[in-house]
Amino acid sequence: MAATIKDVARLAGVSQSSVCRALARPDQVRPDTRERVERAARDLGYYPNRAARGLITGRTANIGVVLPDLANPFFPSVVKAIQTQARRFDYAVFLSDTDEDPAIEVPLIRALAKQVDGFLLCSPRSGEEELRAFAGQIPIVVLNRRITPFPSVTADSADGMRQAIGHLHALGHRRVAYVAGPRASWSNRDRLRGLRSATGAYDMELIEAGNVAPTVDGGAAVADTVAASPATAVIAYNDLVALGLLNRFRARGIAVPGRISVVGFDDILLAGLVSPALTTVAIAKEQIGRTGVELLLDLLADRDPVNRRTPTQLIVRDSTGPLTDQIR
Amino acid sequence: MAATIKDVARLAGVSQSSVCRALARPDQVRPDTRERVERAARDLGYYPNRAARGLITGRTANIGVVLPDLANPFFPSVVKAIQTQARRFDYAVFLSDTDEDPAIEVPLIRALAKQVDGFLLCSPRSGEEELRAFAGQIPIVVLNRRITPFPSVTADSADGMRQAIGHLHALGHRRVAYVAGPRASWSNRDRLRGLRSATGAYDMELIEAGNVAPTVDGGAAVADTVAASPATAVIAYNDLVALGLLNRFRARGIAVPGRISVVGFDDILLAGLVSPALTTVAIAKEQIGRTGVELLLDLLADRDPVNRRTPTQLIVRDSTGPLTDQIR
DNA sequence: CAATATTCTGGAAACGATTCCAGACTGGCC
DNA sequence: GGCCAGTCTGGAATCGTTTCCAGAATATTG
Repeated sequence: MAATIKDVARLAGVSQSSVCRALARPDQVRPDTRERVERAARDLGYYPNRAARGLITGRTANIGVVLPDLANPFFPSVVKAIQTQARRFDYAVFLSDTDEDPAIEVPLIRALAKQVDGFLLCSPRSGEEELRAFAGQIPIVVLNRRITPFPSVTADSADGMRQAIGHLHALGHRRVAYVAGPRASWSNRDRLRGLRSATGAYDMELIEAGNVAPTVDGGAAVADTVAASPATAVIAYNDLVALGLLNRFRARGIAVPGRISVVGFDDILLAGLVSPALTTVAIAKEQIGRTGVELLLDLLADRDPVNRRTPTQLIVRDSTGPLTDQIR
Repeated sequence: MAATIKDVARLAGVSQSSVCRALARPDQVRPDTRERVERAARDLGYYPNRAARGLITGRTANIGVVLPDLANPFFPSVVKAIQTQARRFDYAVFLSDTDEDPAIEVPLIRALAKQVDGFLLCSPRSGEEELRAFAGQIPIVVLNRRITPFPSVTADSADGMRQAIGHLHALGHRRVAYVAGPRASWSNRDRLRGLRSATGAYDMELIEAGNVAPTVDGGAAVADTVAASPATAVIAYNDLVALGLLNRFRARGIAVPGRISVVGFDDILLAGLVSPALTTVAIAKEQIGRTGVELLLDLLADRDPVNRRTPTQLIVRDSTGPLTDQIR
C-alpha cells in the first residue's frame, strides 16, 4: 500500500542503496540523482518505515514511558515535557499506564523493550530487585525514585519539606501531621524522610497518619483521623490527597486555615484553583521530564549520566495561616 | 544482546520455524518440541521483537494516539481509557501531543504511520481536507470530531446543552452567555450549535463571547467581558475556561451563583473540587476512549464501524442557582 | 508389512530499510 | 589520450520475524 524504498528506487531509476543515501546523507550522491530521488520520494509520499530501519540500525528512535496512573495530574505534566524534549531529538514516545499495578510493570517493559531504545520509568512501583534485573540489558532512566544503578531524576523533597515546615513554624504551628501515600512509593518514603528531618530541626512534633491511595478519595478518607489528632497543620503526600482533605474539612465545617492548615505537594494545576487555594510544595515537573530525556539520551550515547535532583519550591497560598480557632 | 529466535532455536535444537510455531500455534507442533522450545525461550528470557514481526505480518499491534494538549485534564482521562482497552487486546500505545499546533499533526501521522496499525485522533485541529487525504491510506478513528469518511466518536453536546439550558431556565435565567473555545475546534462549533438550538427552544437570549484558548487563562481573560454583559448565566466551552471565569469572578467579588451562574463542560476532576463546585455537563470520557479503540479494531478487522455518539449528563453542583443579587 | 494419509519439521523467501564492498564512472593531470 | 585518484553507484548481506513449501517422520489402514 504505502510506498517503500523500492518504489522510490524504481521511479527514480536508481538502486535502493542510492535512495537510502540520497535521503540520509545527501552529500554523498550526485546532485542530479539526489534531486530525482527527492522528487520521486515526494511524488510517492514516501516516508521511511522506522521499524524496518530500527531492525538494522538497532536504533528505533522511540522512548518508552511507563507510569502508574495518568489520572494523577502530576504525570501528564511530566509526560508532556518528555514529549516535547523527545520530539526535539526526533524521538517518539510509547506510553504505558500500569494502573498502579506493580505486577504488570516488568512484563510491560519486556514486551516493549525491542520497540524502544530505552525507558523512562516514572515512579515505578516494582521491587528494586526486579528492576535491577534490567541493568545492563535495557537502558533505563528512573524518575521520582532512586534505584542503583540506574540514572535518576528526583525532586529535592527534603528541601521542600524544610521550606514547608519553616513556613508552618513561622506561623506558630508546633504539631504537624503527615498523610502518607502508597507504601510502595519511593517518593512517599523520601518525603517522609525529609519531613522527619525538618520537624527534627525545628523541634516540632510529627504525627503520621496512615498510608492512603494518592487520590482525592484517599485524602478524604483520612481527614477525620487528622482532624481528631492534636495536629494544627497537615502535610499531605501530594496535592490530590490534600484536596481530599480540604474537601472533607469543608464538609465537616472545619476551618482551613483557621482550625488547621493544609500543605500539599506537587503543585498540580488544581492546587491554585480551589478555595482556599492550596499552599503546596511545587515540583519542577517539566524539568523532571526534560532532564529524564536528556539522561536517557546520554545513556544511549554512552555518555555517563549522573543522577539529577530538581529543586522544589514552597508556594504559599491560602490554605496555611496562623491558628485562629484556638480549640486546644 | 537480547535473545533472538535464533538463539532459542539453537538452544532447543530445532529450526527457527519450529520455534515460531511452537510459540504462536502450539497445537501444530509435537508436545515434546513445544516443551523444549518453551523452556529454551524461558531460559533465555526470549521476547519476540514486535517490530520485526510487524514487518512481515503487516500488523504492529500498536495504536497511535494524537491529541492537542495533554495538559488539559480531559485528555489524560481519555488516554487512560484507550490504554486500558488497548491492552486488553494486546495493543500498545504511541502517544503524541501536538501542543495545539495543527501544523505538526499531519507530518506526525505520516512519520508514525508505519509503526502503528491505526490512529486515534483526539480533537484534531487540522483542516478537513488535509486529514481526508489519509482516507483509505491509514486506518483512522476520530474522537471528538466528525470528519467523513472516518468513523468517529463524539459526545452528544446538543443534549448536554439542552440539559444545561433547561436547568438554567428553570432557575429563572433568560440571558445566557457562551464563552467560545478555539475557532479551529470542532467541539466548540458543535457545542455552540447545540447551545443555539437549546436557547432557541427555550426562547432565551444567547450572548456569544469571543474565542479563547481552552485554558484557565483563557477563561480568566474573558471574565470581565462576560460580567459586563447582560447575561445572568454563562456556559463555558469547557471546564478549564469555566474555572478561569470562577477565579476571576471571585477576584472581582462577583458572586457565583448569586450574581451570575457558571456552567462548565467535560466534568474534569477539578470541577467537583473547587468552590463553588462547578455545575458542568459531564462527558463520558472513558467511554469515548474505549469506544474509539473498539471502532479502530473494527476498522482493522474490516468490519465496518459506525459513528458513535456518547451520552452527556448535566451534573448540578453549586455554581448555578437562582439570581439573588438583582442588579438589573 | 506395505501403502497411504497425516502430522511435523526445516529451508528459504519475504518484509523494508541500511551498509559494506567492489566495480563503474568522473575529473584532473601529464 | 592514458592513467590515477577520487567520487558515485549497484548488488548483496543483514536485522528478527513469519510463512510457504516440500520433504521427513509418524500414524493409519487394509
